[in-house]
Order: sequence, then structure tokens, then C-alpha cells
Amino acid sequence: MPPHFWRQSGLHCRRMSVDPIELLGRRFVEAIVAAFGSEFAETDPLVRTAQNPQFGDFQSNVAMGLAKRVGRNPREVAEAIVEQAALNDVCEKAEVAGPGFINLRLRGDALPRLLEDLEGVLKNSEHPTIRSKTRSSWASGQAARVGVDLVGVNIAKQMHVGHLRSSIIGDTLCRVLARVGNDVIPQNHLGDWGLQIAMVIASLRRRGVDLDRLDLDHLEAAYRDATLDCKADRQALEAARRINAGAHRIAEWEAQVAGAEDRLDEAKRTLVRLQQGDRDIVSAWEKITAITMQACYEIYDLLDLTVTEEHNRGESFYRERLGPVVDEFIRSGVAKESQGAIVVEIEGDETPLLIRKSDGGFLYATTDLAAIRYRLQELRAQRVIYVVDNRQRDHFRKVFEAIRMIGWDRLPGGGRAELRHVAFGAVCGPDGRPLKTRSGDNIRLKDLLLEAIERAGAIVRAKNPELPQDEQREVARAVGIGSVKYADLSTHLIKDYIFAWDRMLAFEGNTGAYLQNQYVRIRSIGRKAPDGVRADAPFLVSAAEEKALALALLRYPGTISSVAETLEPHRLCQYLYDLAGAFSVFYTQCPVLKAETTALRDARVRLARLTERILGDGLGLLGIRTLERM
RNA sequence: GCGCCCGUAGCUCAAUUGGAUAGAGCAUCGGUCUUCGGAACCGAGGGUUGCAGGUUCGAGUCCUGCCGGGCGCGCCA
Repeated sequence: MPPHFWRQSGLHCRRMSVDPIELLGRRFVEAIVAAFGSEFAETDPLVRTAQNPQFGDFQSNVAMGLAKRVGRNPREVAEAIVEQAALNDVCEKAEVAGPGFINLRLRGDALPRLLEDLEGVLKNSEHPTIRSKTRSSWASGQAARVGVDLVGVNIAKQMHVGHLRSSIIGDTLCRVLARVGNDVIPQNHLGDWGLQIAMVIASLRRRGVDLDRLDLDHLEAAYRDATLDCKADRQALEAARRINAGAHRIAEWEAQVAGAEDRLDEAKRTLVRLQQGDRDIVSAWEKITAITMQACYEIYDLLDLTVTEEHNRGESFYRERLGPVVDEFIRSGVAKESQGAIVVEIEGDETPLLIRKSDGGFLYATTDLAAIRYRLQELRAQRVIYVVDNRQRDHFRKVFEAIRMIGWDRLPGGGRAELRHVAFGAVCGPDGRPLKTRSGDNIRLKDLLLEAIERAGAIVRAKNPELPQDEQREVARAVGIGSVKYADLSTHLIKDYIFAWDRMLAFEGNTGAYLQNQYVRIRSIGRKAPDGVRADAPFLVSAAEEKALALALLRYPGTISSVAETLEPHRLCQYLYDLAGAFSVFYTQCPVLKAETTALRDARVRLARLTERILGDGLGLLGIRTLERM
């Protein structure tokens, strides 16, 4: 799929665009075709916001690259494009600068028009929920169905920091993709099947634990015990024998190993019974699944995730599909037998992808292949996204390559589905090492989130003690969770980031709390606006601060589509921070409610309301709550 | 040993997909202001973009080789 797939249909259509970059881009493509011929119709016009206001509002960098292809010097090419471009209705005269930059300045009357259109688009677009059939009216690309793999909890275990990023990032990507018109299908790939689970069930049954009275804490303890019980320390036994550690010591290790092997056998027998549908075992499995998921749903709720129970597609879901997957890999000749196992050899990789063990068992790669097949062939997704940490990069490269080799990514209309691993870095403590408790355990997600809310609450109480208690709680939750999310989303996904409470809860700088507060400030203008303010008063854009704010507002649709395309949420964060900054400058320089004339007042109120709308919408896409007061 | 990811101001991070003079926030110093929510705004100092080559009109970004840090590498998930 070409990199601009998600944008291309919008680029050539005739409808009026609210995005000046898209609008100008179309005019440039037309000019390029007029100047150099139709074979250049697919040229990316490279229209960008100007880097420096002294150059104008927008610029195109297309001439330098085009110069080589048409065999003329860049400035000549730029002049030729400017000559052909129909820009009079929106721009002042275009200027060629430097090696061939084309600088553009919007006409004074163009901004009000564009703002009207932008406001119209926002008014007409409901907030489409995930899987909603409604298309937002700024859908930039051809609507596609997208499967998003996210969260990924394990049965019998608490959610911990390791699930934080996949949940937050995955949730935001779902919202953004739905916003630009995709049919998004979240998929929560639960670790709910296999030997690990059987070990827990066997262990609980052996100890006679009453599953109806079990909570997740005890269940997790049972998980740890079961894992230890089954882990035979053969190396220790060998070592004890080698150094002749004494009969007593050796006998101890022998007993440990023998015990572990018994437990493991028991677990394997339990797994067989589970797989065969044994009523008691299946009932136990259902109970521990319910206990775990109930706790998970509480956390989803705390995080305001859009994923729900209906998006659960765990390993158990695929259990009947694993055999056929391997069979087809063998039949198609893509997989072959190697040392008793079934493997797919990946070109350029030393180690193959293992899809069936020599004992006949399946592996997690098998489940991933089955899951991708399901998403492509049964859900009919054209795009499958995995929001999983960076350590699994090699794994997904191999799995995707295996899918490509067997051809399951072929689309009915020709072409191939896009399989994409959205890899993210680790959450680190102040020492720069992955975040752990002092004893080296994973930090529970619930503890972390509750601490965020508590810390935010303390700040709110200190800064705004007059706020009623229930509102303080609401603010604490919105700010605490919002800060954690924003800290996670606002840096480049691939990098590790350092988790620091004081920085992420700061009310200054590029933080969630700062944006939430800017939203509240803008909101209070709208609240205080007198009744006489006309909601449809003409936009007036004359002051430099007004113009800067208007230009920032107009960048919103383009920002959203670039996030949908690159799957990089930090672009949206950076945008919202820029927007909030542009508003702050406007607000300090341009009186709104105290403007000199009512026309100016009404125009500025409208501008403020539009800013409020976009800031609120953007925060919503990040899954961050907005407030009336804080 | 092989492979992947990261290295940008004292600290935490950006840089419009190869564009013009590498930008923000914290911290430091200075300024604005009879608060439309000051939880604000403006300004200053601070850089050999880990190092060395290469590609071209142009490189933080692309290619090669080093250095440093992190993480993976058949029958766990």
C-alpha cells in the first residue's frame, strides 16, 4: 500500500477543503500538470506550513525535487508552477525564494471563509464511537476496516505497568482511526488458554480452593505458586551432583525435580481435560477468567477505554483454528518439518518461525497467525495494527512475513492488506530502568492509577479549595488519569520514557493538566458571554494573534489525518499544545468580552468557542476528559 | 556471535517524513500586568544533534563503519 493511501482520495476530489494545505496542494498539482504534463499528476505538492512567519503562511518545496525530473533548474521550475497556479482567490502573490521554495501568504478574506467551513464540519460531525457506522464528514481517506490489537491481559494475573502503553496508545489510535472514517474493530488478545492456565487450575484444585470465594489477589498468588511448583531446577541438581554437594543436598534437589515433574504432568493432564471440554475443568476456567476480567474491566473504566467485553478475542477463541492454520501452512509448502517441529523459514532470518512443537503443541506464533487470518478473512479487515511493545519486533516481522508468504493478506479487489506493528518503548523509573517496585515486582496498574488520582487530588485541593468535594473528586480523576495518558502519548512511541510524577502532573509545559486547564479557561469565556453575542457573527481576523490562532485551528483536520496515517499520537499532543499556546497569546493580547466593538467581541467569542471545540475534541481523541472548572 | 531499537541544551522531550537560522517545557536570570481563570504572557543565556566518513543544491533525518545504552535471538508467551 502506498504511503499516501489514506490521503490520496481526498487530494484529488473537488469538494471544498477546510484544510488549506490540502486545498493549496490540489491547486499546485493542477499547476504542475499544466506546466509539465499529466505524467506529473501523482506528484506530492509538498505544501507545508511555513517554518518561519517571515516567509509567509505556507510554503511548497516541490520545485527542488521536480527540477531533476524535468531537467531544469529549481528556480525556473518554481516560477513555472507559480505562473500556472490559480491561487488568487485564497493567496497573495506567491514568491519564489532561496533555491526554489515557493512562499504563500493567505489573503485576508480567506481565513474567515476557511474558519466558517471548519466550524461547519465540526458541527456536522457527531463523535463517532468505535464501530459506529457514521462517517465523519472530514473522512480524508477511503474508509477501511481496521483491526487493532491492544491491551492483551493475561488470565489469573493483575494488569500491571506493562499493559499501560498498549491500552492507552491502542485506545487513542482506535478513536483517531474511527474519527477519519475507518471502521475500527478493537481486538483484545487475552492470554486465556494453554499450559500456564492449566497449571493454575490444577494447583487450585489440588489445594481445594473454593473458586467462588477467590479474588484476584489470591488467584495471582496461586499463579505464582503454580509456576514455581512446576519449575524443575534441573541445573541446580546437575550442579549439586557435579560438585558432589553431599547426599542430603542432592536428595533435596532430586525431590524438588521429581515433585515439579509430577506437578507438570498433572497440569498437562488438566490441560487435556480442559481442551476436551471436561465440565469441572471448564467451569474452573470460566470462573478464574471471570475473576480476572472483572478486575480488568474496572481498570478499563478507570482509564475510560473504548474496548469492552465484546472485543475479547483471546487465545481460547482461536483454539479450534490452530490445527487448520498449521495444516494449510504445510499443504501450501510454506512450512516444513524440522527436527520434529513445523517451521516457516523466513528469508534473511537465521531462526525460522516455529508454528508447531515436536510434541504436537502449538505456540504463540500459531495463535498470532490464526488471529491475523481471522481478522483478515472473517472480519475482512484491510489493515491490522498491533500495539505491542518493541521487544516483539522480530516476532511480528516473522509472523507478518509468514502471512505474506501464504498469501492470506491478499485483498479481494487485488492488493495486499497492511499489517503493522506499532512498537513502543519501555516505561522507566527515575533511574532509567524499566519501572518496578522496590522488590523488583511489576507495579500494578490499578495502584499506579489510584496514585495518579490521589496526587492530582492533593494538587486540586491546594489550588482550588473552594471547589465542592464531589467536583474535586471528579477533577482529581480527570487530571490524574489525563496526566498519565498524556505523558505516555506525548513522546515518540518507540522511545522509552521516564515516568516522573511531578513532571507529568505539572500545570506548566506540555502536559495533560495544562491543556485541561486551558480548556477550562476558554470555556469560562463562553459561559460568561452575554446573551446578545451572535453565534454566527462574521469572523474577523486582523490582529497577528488572531491570525496565528486561526491558522493553528485550521491545522486540526490535517493533524488528525496525519496521526491516522503515521499512527503517531504525539503529533496530536504537540498540535494541541501549539494550539493552546496560540490561544494564550491571543487571549492576553486581544480582549474578548471587553473588545472595543460588539462585532469584534462576537467574532472573538466565536473564535474562542471554535478553539474550545477543537481542543475538547482533540483531548477526546486522546481519551482525556475535559472539565467545566478545575 | 547475529539481529533490532535508542543517542539532540544541565534535565525531560520536539523538529511538518530530505528543506531556509535545530525548537519547546522545566531549571537559571530578567521583564509585562489596576486578573475576560496569573494555573498567564514576553525576553535572555544555554548546541560540534555520540564520533568519523559518504550520498546531493541541502542531512538531526538516508548509507557505511565505529562508540555508548537498552532489548531480543526454535520447541515459554
